[in-house]
Amino acid sequence: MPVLISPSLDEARKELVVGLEARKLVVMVASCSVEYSGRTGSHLGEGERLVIVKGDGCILVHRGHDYQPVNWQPSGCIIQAHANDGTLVLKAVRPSPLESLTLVVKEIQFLGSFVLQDAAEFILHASEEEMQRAIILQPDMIEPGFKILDFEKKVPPGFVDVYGVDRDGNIVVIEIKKDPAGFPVIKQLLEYLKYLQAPPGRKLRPMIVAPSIAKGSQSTLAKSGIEFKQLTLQKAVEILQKYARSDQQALKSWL
Amino acid sequence: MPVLISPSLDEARKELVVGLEARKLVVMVASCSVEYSGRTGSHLGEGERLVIVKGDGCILVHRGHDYQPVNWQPSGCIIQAHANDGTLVLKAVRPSPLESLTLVVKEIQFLGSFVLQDAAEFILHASEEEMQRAIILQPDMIEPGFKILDFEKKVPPGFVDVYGVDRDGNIVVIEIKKDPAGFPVIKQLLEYLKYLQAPPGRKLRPMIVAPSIAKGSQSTLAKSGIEFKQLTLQKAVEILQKYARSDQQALKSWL
DNA sequence: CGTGCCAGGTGCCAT
DNA sequence: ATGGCACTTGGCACG
Repeated sequence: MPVLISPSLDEARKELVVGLEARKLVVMVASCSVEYSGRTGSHLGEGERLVIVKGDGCILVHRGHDYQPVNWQPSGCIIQAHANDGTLVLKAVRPSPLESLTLVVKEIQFLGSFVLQDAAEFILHASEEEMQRAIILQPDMIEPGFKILDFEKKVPPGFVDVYGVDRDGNIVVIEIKKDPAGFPVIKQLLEYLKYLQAPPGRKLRPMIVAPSIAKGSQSTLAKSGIEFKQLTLQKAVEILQKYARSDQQALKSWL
Repeated sequence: MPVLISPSLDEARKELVVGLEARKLVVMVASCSVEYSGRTGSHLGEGERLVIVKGDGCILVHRGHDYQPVNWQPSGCIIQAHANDGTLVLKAVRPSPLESLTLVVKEIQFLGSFVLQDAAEFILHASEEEMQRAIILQPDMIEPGFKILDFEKKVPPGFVDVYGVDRDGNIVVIEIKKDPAGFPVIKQLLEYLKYLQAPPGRKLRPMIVAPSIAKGSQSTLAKSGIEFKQLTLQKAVEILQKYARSDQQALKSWL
């Protein structure tokens, strides 16, 4: 866990190269300027920033504020460091799309390289997928007698989240949103409907399943003939937990 | 620029509190577990991570790989650090939407706090806006005789990027894309057309201005009656530079 | 405030 | 590679 305080540029370069070689995490606080060129381009004059280079070849340049990095390059880049005219030049090239990020480092306050022991699994609760799984596990939470025919059903403009039939044989077309459903969802669902039809004598019942409807879309929804069924993430998670044991089996039966 | 190597949790807590107080950038490499709860929720077991706390009240938890943080909280959070049962507990609460991120820190490899001197301006070249400005500054780059009537012209479904007239008095409706233009752009433009009409005896000329057309949309475009004019960001930037001096005046004349 | 829209969005998975 | 889409998307502009 080498840590350098106010190293010379050459000391820093050596440690950086060694760290990159070993695929370690390198953290640096340094005065630098940054150029980006690729899908678009950007320029950032000299100033002190936090620079992070990870073992998988991604790089982040953070300023003293803001959640987002001011410049970056995602994983899979080729990263080089070389001395040039009294500066340390860091280059991160992304092959596709071809993009390049260049840092010209003038002075380094701090440079450390770390190996992070981290085998833990990251679990994210609740998402659209979890809501979908809750519906699949317990279809009658939509309404009594509802049966599922398919999910992620392909139609030309995209995929129908859940596709099923009500107790009277009408086709129910469900679009799920984890956030309050707005105008775009209505459009999306209506688009899908163009490519679907109910059996003779039966209806198509488009339905949005979401925690709520966006305020401004209330009336549009009413006019559109689309039904709304409330489902919060909270409730979806409860259903999943209830079915936790049979969960995998129920999903498998669909594969 | 205090830097602590393998500090005790209490030493770290003190430095952290002082750093937060002074709105400094605090960087920490530590073994911790992370819980998030808010719009959804997540759990991450114990492991070594890079933790960044910025002066504006945002926090990032990075693992040894990936461009994205595994957990985070955007700017504007209330961040607290307190000792608890032999651990250091870091809490970041976001007021709206109400969300909370909790780190339980067991051991710290490194903690440093920094003041970043950084007054530079960040300049991002190119975006749809820059392409639009290039067209406004030099309309005949679209074609000789082209004149601009309006931009960001409101129509019910959204805004027309550039609205103008050709040398024959036909109305040109331009939709700009900085990326290869695909299916959605065509649909969007056709949608706008419904709410526009040309003067008697003149035509409506829908036109997409973009660096290229997405592969699969080539034929759809041909059938749609929409014209395509190539404009790369590169060229847009060149035009802007050429007109750099008169830039502001030209734009003002439209306001 | 909520709602809509853009982003160097990123990431995941499909054909 | 390209397309379609979710994301704790974040961010900004606007009613």
